[in-house]
Amino acid sequence: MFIQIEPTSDIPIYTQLANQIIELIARGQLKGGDALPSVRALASDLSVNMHTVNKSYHELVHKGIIRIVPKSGAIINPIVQEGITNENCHRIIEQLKPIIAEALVLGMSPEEIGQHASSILVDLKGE
Amino acid sequence: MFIQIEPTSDIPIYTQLANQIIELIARGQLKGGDALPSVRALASDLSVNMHTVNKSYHELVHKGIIRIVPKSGAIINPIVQEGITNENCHRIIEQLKPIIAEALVLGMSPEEIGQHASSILVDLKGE
DNA sequence: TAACTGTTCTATTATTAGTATAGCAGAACT
DNA sequence: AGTTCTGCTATACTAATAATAGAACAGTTA
Repeated sequence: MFIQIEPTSDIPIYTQLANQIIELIARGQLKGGDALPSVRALASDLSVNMHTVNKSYHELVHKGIIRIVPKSGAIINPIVQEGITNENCHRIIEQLKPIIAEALVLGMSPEEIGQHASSILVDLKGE
Repeated sequence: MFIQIEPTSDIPIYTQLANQIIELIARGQLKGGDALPSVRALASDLSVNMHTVNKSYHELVHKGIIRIVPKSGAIINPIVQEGITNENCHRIIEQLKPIIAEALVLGMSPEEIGQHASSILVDLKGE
């Protein structure tokens, strides 16, 4: 688990953690069916409170990325082959829109935006 | 100023406001050199506190999108032709990465991601 | 049985979000 | 000149969130 938390960041710790777990899954370094470390183990590993890790896990549950089996552990859901839910798709677009608008206003061209998005995809999936 | 605030949203009001102003600029409905309404006028218009609007404006200043002339008003900076700053570019990418990773994990294909990004660009710029 | 698991409860501290009121000094307009 | 409007500042308050902390419960697993 190659996770690094920056306590001084303006991004909450539980968000940093959730994002990095999502990245690891996108990269294929964590796969569907894999178990995440226990909240206590990961909290100790990251020198962070148990409740903070717990909050990250539940955010991932809320996004539909993992499932938690009480008294047992957290398990990564397989990446759905049926494609993305309409609801999730809409949520992604709503998150994307303000960032793209900001990029345009700051002088980034549409071509550059597409190019950077591709770079990120290559970085994550190797495509 | 076609701005609509949802007080019950989990997104802070000052963020909603800043994002919508950015969108208006990206759409060309607000142009460089245009003056934004005074903090009091907009606050009254939106039934929101003056300080909340003030915070939005200062966030836009921090992003380099508007400039505030004390005792006078807030003016939109012209969209820079020289292209985006390296610093701003890096910030945009860091915001983009976790969203794209989440989209992948939720089953959105790279092609779909590019397609949706294009749709947003068309919606904003008409390209 | 014993260690480990997620869950729940209570509590505290610090920060942020939002509202509210008031006053200041410069700019703009009449 | 004087009034109004402007952004700015200061203070105060409520509510919510972020993060930590310790403890206990009950089911799982070795």
